[in-house]
Amino acid sequence: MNNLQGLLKDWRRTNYANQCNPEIAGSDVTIMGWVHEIRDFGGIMFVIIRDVTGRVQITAPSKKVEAEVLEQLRELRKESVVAIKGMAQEAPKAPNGVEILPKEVKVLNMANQPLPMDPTEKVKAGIDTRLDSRFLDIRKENVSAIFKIKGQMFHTIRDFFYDNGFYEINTPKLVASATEGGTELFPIAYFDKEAFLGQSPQLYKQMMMASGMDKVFEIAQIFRAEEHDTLRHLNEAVSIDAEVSFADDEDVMKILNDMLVNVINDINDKCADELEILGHELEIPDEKFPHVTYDEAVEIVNAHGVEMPWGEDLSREAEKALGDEMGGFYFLTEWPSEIKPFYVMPKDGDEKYSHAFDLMYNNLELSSGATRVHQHDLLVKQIGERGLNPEGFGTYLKAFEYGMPPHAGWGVGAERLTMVMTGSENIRECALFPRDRHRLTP
RNA sequence: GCCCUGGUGGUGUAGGGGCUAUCAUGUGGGCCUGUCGAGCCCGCGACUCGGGUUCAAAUCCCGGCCAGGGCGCCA
Repeated sequence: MNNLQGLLKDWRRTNYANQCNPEIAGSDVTIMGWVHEIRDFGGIMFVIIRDVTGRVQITAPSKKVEAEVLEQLRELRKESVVAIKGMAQEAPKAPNGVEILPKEVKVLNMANQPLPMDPTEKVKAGIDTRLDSRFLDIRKENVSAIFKIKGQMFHTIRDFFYDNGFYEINTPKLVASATEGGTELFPIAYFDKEAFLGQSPQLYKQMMMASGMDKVFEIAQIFRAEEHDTLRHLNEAVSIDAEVSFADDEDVMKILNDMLVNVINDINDKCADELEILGHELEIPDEKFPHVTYDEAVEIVNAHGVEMPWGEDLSREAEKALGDEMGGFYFLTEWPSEIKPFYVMPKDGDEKYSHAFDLMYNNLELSSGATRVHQHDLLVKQIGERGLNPEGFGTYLKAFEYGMPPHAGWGVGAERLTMVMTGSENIRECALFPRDRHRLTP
């Protein structure tokens, strides 16, 4: 019965590939992983087994290995899953100075041929082919390295939030209406009602400020139905959101700044191997990122010969000019109120400007945040000024009627941050199964 | 959504009105006892789809679909 072949039974892995070194010479080991390469010389055969930690060489000289084992090795196909029991022996000629002399081979699952792409990258596949066979693509160490780093990033961020007294929350992604205006939402059927996929936890995390849970954060998916087609946009992304009561924009910029310094230090410490695989050096930034006001940014952009009228968002060209001048991480502050959303607090006495900020890395926008409006009537006024109907914001506005503290917060695009941490130029590299304008599978 | 470029074996490519359609990798088989992008020999495998022009289209034209790059959009 074919279906019952390849059972693990009492076999268990004793050593990962990176636990195979000359120190284990002489001991029996059980290796489990994928067949990376097979080099058959007739009289001697090399099979390279790969697992999540790296590779280990199985060496099978015909005179030292049983005929049955040799036969099993000959029948292997690349990328098949195997378990091999054997003895480790020191071998200066072998990678890592150790090789496994096989005694028993168990084929756990044979891979079909030909493969839809080549995980050894002798012939590099295009991104589209790679994403179509993403599970195979991720078998490459330079791809899994990105997700190991992304995982460490989330780990550090969660540690940072918990260490600083934040509560982790989950807000709904099924929402009733397109109340925020602006960005396009994905409509879905919700029984007999129309609903949408959430574009941002913004309104919910603000409502949490009225709950008394002073500091909250959420790491969750957001959905945006824009038909953009660039190297830095996804239609489904992960947003790292924070909101803090009794705080203003300066306070939350400091939190974001400190958090990112922690992230960079941790990745440098704990993901040194992955960074090396990627050939990426993560520069440790200054403790305090530079701040540039919007007015200064306009001057810089204009000085670079890129026309930019005051009161407009930065064009791509303007972002590039500013990125060239600033470099690295920097905050862009004091944005004009009119191009920021209704929940952004205007400056006291100079309402043309706001307490909104963006965090940039070179020319890439990583985050935006602000001191929020916590006064009900001002919020209603600003909603109206932007051509929106306050009646559509009933459940949100209600939270501002019975004791809403002053608060501030921000959201960071996790895949964009991963681009910075890994040196990736295409945001699709930083999502396991990216969703873009044209891709809904796998 | 707009502009530009492209779509050729499983993968990555060369070619560009009539070719037996190039090369690499792969894959199937054979030889080979120290490979680590192993080597050598033999075989296999492809012109994005629809329409048009033409004696003849993978090649030229139109449209669709898809991709790459750039931009717009991105509260």
